[in-house]
Amino acid sequence: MARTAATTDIFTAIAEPHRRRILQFLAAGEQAVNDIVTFLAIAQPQVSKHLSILKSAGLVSVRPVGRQRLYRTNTEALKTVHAWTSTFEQYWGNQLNAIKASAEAQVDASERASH
Amino acid sequence: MARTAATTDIFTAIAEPHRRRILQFLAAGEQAVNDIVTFLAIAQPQVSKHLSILKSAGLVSVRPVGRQRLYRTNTEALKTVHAWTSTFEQYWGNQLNAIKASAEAQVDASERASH
DNA sequence: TTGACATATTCCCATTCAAGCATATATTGA
DNA sequence: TCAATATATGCTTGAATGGGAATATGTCAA
Repeated sequence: MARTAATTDIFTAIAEPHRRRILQFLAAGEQAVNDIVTFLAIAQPQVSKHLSILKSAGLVSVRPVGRQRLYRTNTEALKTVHAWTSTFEQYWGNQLNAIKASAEAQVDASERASH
Repeated sequence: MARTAATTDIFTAIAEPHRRRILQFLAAGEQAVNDIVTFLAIAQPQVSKHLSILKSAGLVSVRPVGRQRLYRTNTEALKTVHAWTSTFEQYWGNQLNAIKASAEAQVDASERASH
C-alpha cells in the first residue's frame, strides 16, 4: 500500500503537530490566516500550506471576507478518528496491562537508542 | 517543526493504514506475526517493520512463546488520540446552531455599535 | 548437528513531506 | 493608478517513509 496522502486521508492530515494545533485553534470559531500565523509563530507560507492540506482533507472550510480568508474547523470530520479510537474503548481500564506495556516500550526505546 | 517520527509519535504511527488494521486485529487478543501476515496479506518483513514502529511508539507489546512472538495492542495508548478528538465533541451536532449563533452575535455587535 | 520454521534486519529505491525563500495574486485605500 | 496588506503558489532541499528483495537471527524437532 502506498503512503496515504495527507491531502485526502484524515489520519495522515492530523499527524502533523502544527495542523493539530490549527484545528484546535479554529474549532471555537473562525480565524484569519494572520491570526493563525501569530498563534503558531511560524512563517505565513507554511500556514497557508497546512491550511491547504487541511482543506483538501475536508477538515477546515474557508470564507473570504475582504482580503482576508476566515478558516474554521469542520469538527464533524474528526468524528472518523474519534469513532476509530472508540473501538478500543471496551478494552480500557485494565491498569496492569497498561503499565506492563508501557514499561516494555520504554525498555525497547532505550535498547534502540543504545545500539 | 521537523516531521514527527512514527517511532515516537502516536498520531504519526497510526497514520499508516496497515498499522491501524494491525492495532484493531491485536486489540481483541494477542496474535503471532504470521497470523498478522495472513490477515494483512502483505510480506512478512513489512509486517515486522510495522510492528517495530508500533512497539517503539508504545502501541503494542510483545511476548515470546517458542519461536513465535505474540503481539498485542496496548489499547491504553490510544486514549491520547481519543482524548484529543474529544475536545471537538462539544461542537458536534450543532454546527448549524454554531453558525447561526455566530451570525446573531455579529448582528448584535453591529446593532450595539450603531445605537 | 542439521534442517525447517518464525521473525527480524539490512540495503536499495521511489515517493512524500515540511521547511525556507522568493514571488505571484488579490483586495483595499490614498 | 499606486502602494500596502493578506494570502497563495512555486521551487529547492534534506530527511523520513514504505515497499521489495535478500539475508540474518533464533528456536524447535528429528
